[in-house]
Amino acid sequence: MAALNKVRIEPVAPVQTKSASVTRLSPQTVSCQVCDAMGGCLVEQVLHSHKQPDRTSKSNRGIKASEHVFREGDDFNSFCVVRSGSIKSYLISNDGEEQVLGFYLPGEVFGLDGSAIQGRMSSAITLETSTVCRLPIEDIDDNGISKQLLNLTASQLQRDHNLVLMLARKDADGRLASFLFDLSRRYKSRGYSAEAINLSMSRQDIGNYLGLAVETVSRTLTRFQESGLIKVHRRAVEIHDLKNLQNIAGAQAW
Amino acid sequence: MAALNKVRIEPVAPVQTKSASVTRLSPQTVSCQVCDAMGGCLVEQVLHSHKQPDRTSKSNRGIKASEHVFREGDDFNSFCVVRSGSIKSYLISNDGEEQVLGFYLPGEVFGLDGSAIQGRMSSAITLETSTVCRLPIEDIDDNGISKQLLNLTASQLQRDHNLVLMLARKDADGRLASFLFDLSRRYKSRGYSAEAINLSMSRQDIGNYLGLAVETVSRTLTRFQESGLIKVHRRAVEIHDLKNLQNIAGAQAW
DNA sequence: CGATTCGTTGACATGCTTCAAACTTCGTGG
DNA sequence: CCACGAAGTTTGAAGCATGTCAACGAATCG
Repeated sequence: MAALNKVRIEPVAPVQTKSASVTRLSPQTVSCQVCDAMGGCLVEQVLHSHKQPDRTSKSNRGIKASEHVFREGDDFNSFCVVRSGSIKSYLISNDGEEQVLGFYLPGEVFGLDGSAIQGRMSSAITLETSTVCRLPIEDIDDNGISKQLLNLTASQLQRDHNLVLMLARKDADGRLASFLFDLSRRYKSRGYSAEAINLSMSRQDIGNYLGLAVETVSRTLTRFQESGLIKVHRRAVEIHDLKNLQNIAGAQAW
Repeated sequence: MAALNKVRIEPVAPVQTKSASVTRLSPQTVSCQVCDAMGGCLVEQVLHSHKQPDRTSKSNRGIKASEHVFREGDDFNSFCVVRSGSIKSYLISNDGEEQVLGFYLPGEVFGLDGSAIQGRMSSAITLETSTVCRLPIEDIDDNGISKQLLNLTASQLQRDHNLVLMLARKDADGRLASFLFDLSRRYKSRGYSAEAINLSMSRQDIGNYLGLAVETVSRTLTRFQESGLIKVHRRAVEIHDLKNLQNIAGAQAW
């Protein structure tokens, strides 16, 4: 609970590199105030009303890059919050193919899909060195936080619906623009730069997530750069025309 | 609560038309035992422990075809269970386009996506004359049914993930086969025929749901018929080679 | 320093969309 | 009950966006 207290009190504000080059955003740490868990982080909610707060802080230690937070079929015993770094959520279809379901940034909640019987319904792996808070499921129905939980799952459903919208209705340009704009928006809402992004995932992962071939991802980004929309070099992306990017992104679910 | 009791006690077993022609599956009624809500219908759970059971039965009356159960932005005050008929869930993107998110059959739960602040995050409309059970949200955190709720949202997330998998990785054949196979499986699990389906949604809705043009849906179904896989006439579908249909469907999320 | 992974670019093939038109079914009012 | 119009479904032809195959350069790692 020493670690726990540090977590809750942590006054560290997001730091922005103001250099001309692309801002290095990861790995980094956020305070509980900017947590995804709608107004007053769920972590805090649970912690304040729970008797054994040390359980919550358990797996708070750093996780190396490309290590699993959990795997499909694992016991479903906790929700997770990204504290630093970034996470890829994915599943393996019954023909052995991977499908990326989403990426999670600091402050965002993941690992809500699972049941006591089936266990985890997806896997989660770090894209870089990361830290993660785990919230034991058992703590849930002790308290009156069902409504909070409902909000969390609702926002996860909204994420998924937005992905469905993209996959069903947008062309490659729309999907990439949408992807970048969404990342920008999410970083900005956490106090980071909206114009300088460092992608923590590979082109392969992006393509898989957006239902596009890697080559299409690469070509589209190149074309975006040629039109002055963005500047891209490997994982570093500068957004030069956010408004136009949004136009190309087109439809949103919210 | 007269209606309510009828609901709970209802001994009506699914009736199958055994004629050579395609089975007319809708509208029809199910008993609470076959409800989607994991082992012991959520309706019953709520009813047994609630003081004012009449509130739950409120909107139990039949709804005419093409009428809304709720709309995006409406107050998020209840979950819903299909009792008879069928429901289409959809959202309108900010450019005014519709995106179908799913179809719900008797016994299945829908309307889980919403929050107190944003309200409903999708709309639900009947595809035919239907009846629906509503479970007031307020009843939720009174009882210890948070875990049940978690299971419901998890299975909704799994549905969405399966849709994502289809949209991102399957061609038209795979999507249509997957769509038909899934419908067949769901009907069968409720005691209806797995081989004779009466589609309650239009080609337009199917195409929208699967991210395909109506023409592609029509052409693909015709081709399926020519290969002896199915027999299709308007909304009536007979599945002649379920196993092969599953092969074409390919990858599943579970 | 070599090997491997990752990203980019080009040429070609193709599955799906779009556009157009005809037919069928259904609802509505005469 | 029939007539008419609207909506739903099917089919054909053509264009195009994206996938596939292949090769190369760049960065990373042991």
